Amino acid sequence: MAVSLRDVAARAGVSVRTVSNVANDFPHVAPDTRLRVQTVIDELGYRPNAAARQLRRGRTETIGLVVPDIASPYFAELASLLVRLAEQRGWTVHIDQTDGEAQRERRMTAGPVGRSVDGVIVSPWAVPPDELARHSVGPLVLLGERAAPGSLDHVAIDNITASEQATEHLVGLGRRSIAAIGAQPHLHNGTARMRLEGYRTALARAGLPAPEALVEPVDRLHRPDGAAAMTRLLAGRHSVDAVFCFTDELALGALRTLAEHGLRVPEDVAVVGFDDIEDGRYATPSLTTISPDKSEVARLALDCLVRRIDDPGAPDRDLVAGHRLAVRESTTGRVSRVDP
Amino acid sequence: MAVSLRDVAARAGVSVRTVSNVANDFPHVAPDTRLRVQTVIDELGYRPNAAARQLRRGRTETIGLVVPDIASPYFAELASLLVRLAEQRGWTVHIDQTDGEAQRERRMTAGPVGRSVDGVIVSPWAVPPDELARHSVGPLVLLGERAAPGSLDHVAIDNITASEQATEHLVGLGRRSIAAIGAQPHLHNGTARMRLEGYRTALARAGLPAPEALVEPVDRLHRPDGAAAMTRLLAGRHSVDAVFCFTDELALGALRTLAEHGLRVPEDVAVVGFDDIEDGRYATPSLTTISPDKSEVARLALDCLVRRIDDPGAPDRDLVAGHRLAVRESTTGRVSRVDP
DNA sequence: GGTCAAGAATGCAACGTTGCAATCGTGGAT
DNA sequence: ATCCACGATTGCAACGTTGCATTCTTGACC
Repeated sequence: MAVSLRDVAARAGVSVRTVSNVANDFPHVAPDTRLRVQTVIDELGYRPNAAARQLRRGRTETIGLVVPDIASPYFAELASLLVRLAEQRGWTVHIDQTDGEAQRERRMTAGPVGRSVDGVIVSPWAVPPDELARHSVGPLVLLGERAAPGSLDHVAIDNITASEQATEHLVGLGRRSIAAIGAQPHLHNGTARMRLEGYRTALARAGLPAPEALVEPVDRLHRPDGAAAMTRLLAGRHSVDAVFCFTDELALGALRTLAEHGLRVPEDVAVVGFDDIEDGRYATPSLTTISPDKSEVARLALDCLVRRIDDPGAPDRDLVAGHRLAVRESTTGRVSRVDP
Repeated sequence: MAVSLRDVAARAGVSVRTVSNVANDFPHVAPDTRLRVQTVIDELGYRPNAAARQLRRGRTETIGLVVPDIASPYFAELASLLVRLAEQRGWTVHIDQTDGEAQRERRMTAGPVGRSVDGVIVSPWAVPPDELARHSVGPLVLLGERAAPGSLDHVAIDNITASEQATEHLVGLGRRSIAAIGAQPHLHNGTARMRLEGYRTALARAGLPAPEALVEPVDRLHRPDGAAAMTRLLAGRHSVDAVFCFTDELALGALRTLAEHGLRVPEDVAVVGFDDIEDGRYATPSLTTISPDKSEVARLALDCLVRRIDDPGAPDRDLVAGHRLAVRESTTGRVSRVDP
């Protein structure tokens, strides 16, 4: 079966403890002993048993990432960055998806899952953050959604300002009838609410009308939802010359619908997205979007979680990652090389 | 700290073993005892310690999925399906990415990683499958790449036939100068080799020339590589009226380059991809592609791995998942509703 | 009434590791 | 020569759980 410390110890003629000392780079081991033991370790292919180590140390060196859907490019990109970053620091990431189901979201965040992770980074969807905060027992970092102050750590970009900028960009292009796709009035989605708020603020500031009919709600935030919402907008009474979509996926769906209707982007309708996923950069036309600094989000979330694991009593933090408006063809039209 | 069986036992006035019996639905427990213990379990919020259970049982109920890059849509979609499927059967999936680095690929597949997983599904990239087979100690299922017979389980679609179909589709449209993007002569990439073989076979069968200059090698399989390869093709001496890309990402990159050059798809150049990622369905023009049955791939891989975990000595299996050619606008041009 | 079977509950030991403390040996300081 | 300090090595116990075997209880059956 599997090789244990005992097997190595027997073969090397030392105690189990000494093998452990070698395996863990404990300083007080004589050079020749270390060499001999290490040789046997390599020979037998010893690998520490994670379960035993974890049981003894009370640490798993693993964190969980709980997202609605891994296949969604934004989360996939974020997960990729996080995994890379965590690995550099000796941590492992356990990715879980909830498919947007409240039950699973609760289960995966209610304390370190079966204590097989030391902490969890979660992007909530179905369960209001405050509820997660109430039931959480272990270190938990919220992405996007914020909970009541004093409860959980939180990392996000400034959604309101970003959305204002996106909308102002459209206003600046001379668009007068600017729709929004991605509201979620039926869900407690704070992110959608903030993006809507930024959109409304910018319109108000520009003195533009903001009829309810120009705000399209969606159930989920994926391409089909964006396509359907755009179809509804085009069928509506208001003519639309610009759309601000709350995610790039929604925007890509909208682009598709516009193309199917023979409308030109940006000449007839300008489109702005949110997230800066790679698909948007390679779409035709390429997608103008709010580009959150995903590396920073991942870095801050990891920092935050690790710090909290080390010091569970620390005051909660509310961190803001940067973002910028990436202007591309879907608003300015100039066909150019892919923006890196 | 965390609640253990002992805590529950003390509070419920029973032995530790009995609490364990309740927690594990052991049949011979009196109804009233069960109720009482269960109440305390809920009260205290007891959750079994995964490490201890795993140490004792020798099973983690977790499988690993090792891929080059989670952010790559094909792998993200596959991972999503696999996680969902595994959860239905009570398994957890641990996703790891290698970033295409041989060292990490080896480490993550050399036996159950730190024995923290019971088996691994791997999509090899940098390390030849035969090498993985030689060094593996635990259950391992290969995706895509095949190892020498008699060594490892393997799940893939029929890459050669699929590539023939893709190429034949282009031939059937009357295209005469059909390029290929995605060869990887410098890597031991069996999948690329098979796709190239299918492409060549189809061309030969159609009596079309297949000059070397029409086969573009790439380092990786992502959008930028496809865009760069397409740029090289357009700069070459041969005129091209069709391109078969070995992944959808490459194809999306190629589409982008074609658009930048003002070339119409499919009128000037028809494009076929491979993988059927969601981006391709929503691209404009939507992407004709080989659509592997990803659900089946995930299901077969999981079946295969679980069976091997239960019976490590079973003969190795070589399973083939289905695929179909999804014809869309990038070859036929008709703008239509998104194909679900 | 006595025997037996099966249900219900329990104790002990072990999974492989590491924290702690103890032990042994050696060389330098006194 | 004696003592001390520190390096090197070790044994013991415990982390929380479950397999196995055992004990105790109850009810059925002859």
